[in-house]
Amino acid sequence: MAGRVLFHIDLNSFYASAEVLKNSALEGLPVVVAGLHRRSVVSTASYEAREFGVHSAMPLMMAQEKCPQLVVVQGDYSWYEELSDRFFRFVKQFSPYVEPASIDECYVDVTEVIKQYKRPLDLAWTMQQQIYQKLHLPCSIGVGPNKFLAKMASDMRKPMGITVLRKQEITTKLWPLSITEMWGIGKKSHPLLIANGITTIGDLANPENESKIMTLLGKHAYGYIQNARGNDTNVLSFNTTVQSISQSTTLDRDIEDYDEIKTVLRRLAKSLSRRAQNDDLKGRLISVSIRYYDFTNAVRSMSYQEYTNDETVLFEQALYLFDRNHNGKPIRHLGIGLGSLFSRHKSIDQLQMKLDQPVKDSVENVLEQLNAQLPGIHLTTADKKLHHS
DNA sequence: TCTGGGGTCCTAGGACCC
DNA sequence: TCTGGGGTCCTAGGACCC
Repeated sequence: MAGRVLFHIDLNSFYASAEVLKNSALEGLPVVVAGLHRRSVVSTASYEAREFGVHSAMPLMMAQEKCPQLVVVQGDYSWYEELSDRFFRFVKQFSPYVEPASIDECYVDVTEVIKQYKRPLDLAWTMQQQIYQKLHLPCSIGVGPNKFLAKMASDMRKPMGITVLRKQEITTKLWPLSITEMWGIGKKSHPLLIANGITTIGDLANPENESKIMTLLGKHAYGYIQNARGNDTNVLSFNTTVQSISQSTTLDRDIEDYDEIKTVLRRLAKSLSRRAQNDDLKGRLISVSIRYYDFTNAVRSMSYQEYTNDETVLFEQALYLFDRNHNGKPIRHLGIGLGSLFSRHKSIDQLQMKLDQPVKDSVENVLEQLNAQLPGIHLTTADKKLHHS
């Protein structure tokens, strides 16, 4: 297959940028988005706040210690979602091949569209400028021949950076980086690798270390090693079907009282149910998550007879799971989840497809199977999308 | 200073069926 | 009398990401 050109576009300190956009008085100030109680952590810090050593996941108390004039704003998630939608819609004007990777980042296959530009970077430059001018959001763009390199590239210059990472450049630009910079290797694996002499991404790519790494990381290792060598073969995924939703909360103080616990679970069931109903989702895997005062966790789940998003069902099943599993220790955090989701809209589409176009449907099934068997190649019919009636 | 909330994907064992 | 192999579903747990 001919070389591809992928962009990874990452909105810089997105929640903080979104708050500044909503309230220009915040411009230039050290701002964080966080919850407002004593156990909150920083969700996003503006670059001004980062100057003080404040960063995401830092306990709010600590952030305020580091930066006494810190401006703390509570998250406005429906506003962020609206901006995020605008962002993805805007990017799709340039190329239809967009994989949203989270609320504030996406991969874009620009292999075709980039041919229209004299210099390859002109497209990245144009997109970045327009996202800033029209949406008022700063972003960094990474350019690479695959998802991993594009992603690593976008991290290299922030904010408002554009970075190209070609495969022949990995020895100088990627391999010197610490293993802690490597996407996909998290804080559990860092100490393990470092203790065994794997400290840079280059060490990860080195064939001499291959068997050692496989022993340390198990089955996942092969993918990381290939990524470190610049050989990521993952294709963009355009399936955005949501897999699960959940609602959880950390209590202001640890609780033991059963009535209090029930009150919290009822509240969680209520908001989870409302969200599911708004998004037209039902699920049959109901789970409860419990975090105790000592940070030990338990997540317990069970499949329900039918697809549901009913508040009472969610509450009663969660309480049942809680009763069966609670070990009596004080509780710090409670959550309810809903998985094995089913969306009526989506199912109507699929049913319509079967009724209208039995031949086309079977072709799609075959394509789906082939796509599953042939990583690196994506087959598709000309027009998959059908209209609602 | 004391550790959020929302997700994804993977593994693995056991039950059950053929 | 002892025991196969494949497939699916369920549940628990864990790593990781933003």
